[in-house]
Amino acid sequence: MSRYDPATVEPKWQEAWEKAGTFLAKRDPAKPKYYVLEMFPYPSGRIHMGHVRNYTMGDVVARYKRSCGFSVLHPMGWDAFGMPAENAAMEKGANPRDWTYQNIADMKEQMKPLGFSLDWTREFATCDPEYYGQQQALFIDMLAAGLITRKNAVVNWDPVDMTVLANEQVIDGKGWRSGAEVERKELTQWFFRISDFADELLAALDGLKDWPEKVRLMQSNWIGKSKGLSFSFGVKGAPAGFETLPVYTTRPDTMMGPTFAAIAADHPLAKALEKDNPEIAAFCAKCRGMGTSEAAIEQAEKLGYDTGLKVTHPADPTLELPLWIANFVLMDYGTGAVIGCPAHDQRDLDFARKYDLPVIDVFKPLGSDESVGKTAFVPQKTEKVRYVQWHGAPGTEITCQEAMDRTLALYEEKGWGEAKVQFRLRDWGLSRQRYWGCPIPVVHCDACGVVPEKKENLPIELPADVSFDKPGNPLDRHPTWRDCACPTCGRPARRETDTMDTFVDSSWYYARFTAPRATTPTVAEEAEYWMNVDQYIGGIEHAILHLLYSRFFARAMQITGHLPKTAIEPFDALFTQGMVTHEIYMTRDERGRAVYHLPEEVEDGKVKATGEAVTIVPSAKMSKSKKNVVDPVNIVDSFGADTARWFVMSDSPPERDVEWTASGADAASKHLSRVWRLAAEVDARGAGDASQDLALIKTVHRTIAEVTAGIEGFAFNKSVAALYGLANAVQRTDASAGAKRQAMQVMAQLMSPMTPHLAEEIWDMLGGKGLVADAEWPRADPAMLVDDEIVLPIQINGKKRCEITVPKDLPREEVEKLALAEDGVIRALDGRAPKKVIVVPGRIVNVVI
RNA sequence: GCCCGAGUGGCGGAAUGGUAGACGCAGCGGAUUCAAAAUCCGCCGCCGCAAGGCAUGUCGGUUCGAGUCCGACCUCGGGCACCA
Repeated sequence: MSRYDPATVEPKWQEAWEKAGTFLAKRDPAKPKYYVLEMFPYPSGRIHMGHVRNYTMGDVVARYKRSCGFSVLHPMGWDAFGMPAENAAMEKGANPRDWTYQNIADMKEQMKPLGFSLDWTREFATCDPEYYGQQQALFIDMLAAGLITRKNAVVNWDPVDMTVLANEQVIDGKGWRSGAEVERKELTQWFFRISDFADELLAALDGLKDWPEKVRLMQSNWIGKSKGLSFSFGVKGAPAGFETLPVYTTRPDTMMGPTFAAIAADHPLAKALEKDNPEIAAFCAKCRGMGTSEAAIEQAEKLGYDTGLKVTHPADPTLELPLWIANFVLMDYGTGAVIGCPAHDQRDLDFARKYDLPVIDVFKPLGSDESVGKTAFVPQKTEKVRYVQWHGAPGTEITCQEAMDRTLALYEEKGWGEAKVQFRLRDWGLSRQRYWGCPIPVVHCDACGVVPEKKENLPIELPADVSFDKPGNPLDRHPTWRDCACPTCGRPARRETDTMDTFVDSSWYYARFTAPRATTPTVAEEAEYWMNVDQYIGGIEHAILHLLYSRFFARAMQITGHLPKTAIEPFDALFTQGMVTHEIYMTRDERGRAVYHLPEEVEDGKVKATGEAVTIVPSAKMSKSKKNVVDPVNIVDSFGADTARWFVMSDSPPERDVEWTASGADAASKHLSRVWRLAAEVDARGAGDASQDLALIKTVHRTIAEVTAGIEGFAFNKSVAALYGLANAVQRTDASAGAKRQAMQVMAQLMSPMTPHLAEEIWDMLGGKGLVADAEWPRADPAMLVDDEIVLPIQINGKKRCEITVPKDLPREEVEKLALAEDGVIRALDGRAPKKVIVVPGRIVNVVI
């Protein structure tokens, strides 16, 4: 072979690993373990560059840790339940099960050639009955442990299709298929009682030292612990049972500034009022025709309806406020009722201005008497302000926090209300009115009520014979599937037809990988050995829901005896990687509509087939609709897996988005060929001058240090840069063949996590023993990392003007003397004495003039 | 709307508060070649003949020194509980 040929080399080494069982995870008490996990994919049918990037990162870590002597678990599976399978069934008549398993087979075939060090023997899909049956067992245990409850919740209801819609299926308040105005509908649903764990999930975030700060912050804000005032308005002329209106506010200091009260359209009082008031009923209906997503509700135009009722202030019953129904009040948070203090809340202010409600300043900035105009005055709670309208003496200058504390104390003392800790986090509704999910293992019996299924009857399998010709849940209209015997009394009963949210599936798969074939959800000794996940890698889009649910589940599994106490935080370290993006190529058709073109259809800014010039839209997340996708299969076919892997590890820091460019892929491929050539010609090139060996060896050690630091610190792009540097050094050196051979062997090892096939090939070529995958990771000799002389930059007033080369330990005074003797410094001083000379040893000299 | 990020040459990016632009791409010049491909060597932020000046989204601040720290803003991206 005279040049590097990935098409023959890559399959050869994949077979060698397979044959040797190199990547099978083995429980080995003699070794420390390392569990690296990438978020498992949804089986859409095609892998994309985002997957390649995600799994290559995990693979780099897995292979590196293996070389460092760890017993590594690096598994892969499929997040296989979900709506796309049902959509495919509706659109193409496919069976969700067949569609999903075919996609899994296709994606696996696309992934295999990438050479990931995965233990495929542990593979499973969440739609395997063996998996979801164990999930049902977990559900039954959690129900028994009081971790699950049943209550009402609102869903998006499509009145034409007679079906529940996901938020993404509601577009501008209309159903995506029917186009009908969506309604909010109340259903009885199952809930995980995650809000019972709110404080615990919040407090434990502090212990997650190896999670990104931003993720911990996002979760903390999501849980949303607040301390505020809980009180009740009196309601004059209210329907029976609504004489008082409970309210929660996080701003007790503004209790003397409200000018209205407002309740949600779903509030029980609103429902009571609409019964005999058609106008209120019409207004509430309008509010409910908006979908359930918080974003939609908060961005909608603020609308209100004055009920005509008055509420009375707890501290002064003579103080009356109008009671409104408003579309921006959320029933899910607090009590579904708010006080409106327009001066100090922008949303309340917008509402007050729109409906001509008064605005009362509660406090003003220090040294200003200006009243609130268009912008609400909302200072930091730690900022001092002057209170003009509150319970204390007018003109008091204190921080908002202090005023809140004092007001709270006053209300508690007088019995007007009480301090209350409130969380934003709600219970996790898990019921879905869909087919393609894990059936909830409960039975409805006329005699016994709602009872859990017996464990020996698990798994409760989904029926295969279902039709999607009608909207709605096929389980509901299946002729026989619902029929069953009551597990308690044995009489005929009906199965629950709701299935579980797919977030349940992904909330414990990490634990299942430790014993994927077990007939219980987990096996103690396996979980003890492998848990926790040492390094979890995935997209930032999962920062809140998936990760929070997984944290809850690990706790629930510990309580129900399925995980050890040590595993209640399942992910020791988390890394969130960026997306892979690409330019978008667009032309317009005769009617001016955008037409998108795949990258391979475009050359030199023109559509290959027609020669038409394309408009280049800046990089965006790869998406099918914009056609800015690069298929990893094509890249592997034309360049090999190592090129794709090398590319996605190069240039961009892993947490940031990376833009795929054709020239970048070319460059990656060229570099790998160059490395191969350097290895092949190691004895033939250069002058063979042994006096140059030390310089090369020093470079080798510096590279070991940099590559290692890069991998450890999730800065693979810096590892790649260091490896380019080593290749340049080997290429240019005139050192002896022996030194170069040694350098190239180290190169093979350092490259092996990223480009494992090429690494095996050159390791073999240079006479390395066994597989490079089994070789011990090289160590940098600290003595080789220091230089005797250093270059010190000299600044004049903070700007670099010249530099001096000095021995590394030269004393400060000597450095200063040398610096002041430099031509550039003398010129700048122009005979004057410097005001100050700052010498930072080993770093810099700054002469201040 | 709310929460969280990110903005540095033509491009991707590097830089414990201490030489801004490592490394790579593109470009330019050269070597090799009958020619090309491939490969190798060199140059490469902007303005300026130069001295020098200007440059890390914008504006302000702290510091001997700011891409880095602080404040305000702009733009783009992620999440908002039934997409996964």
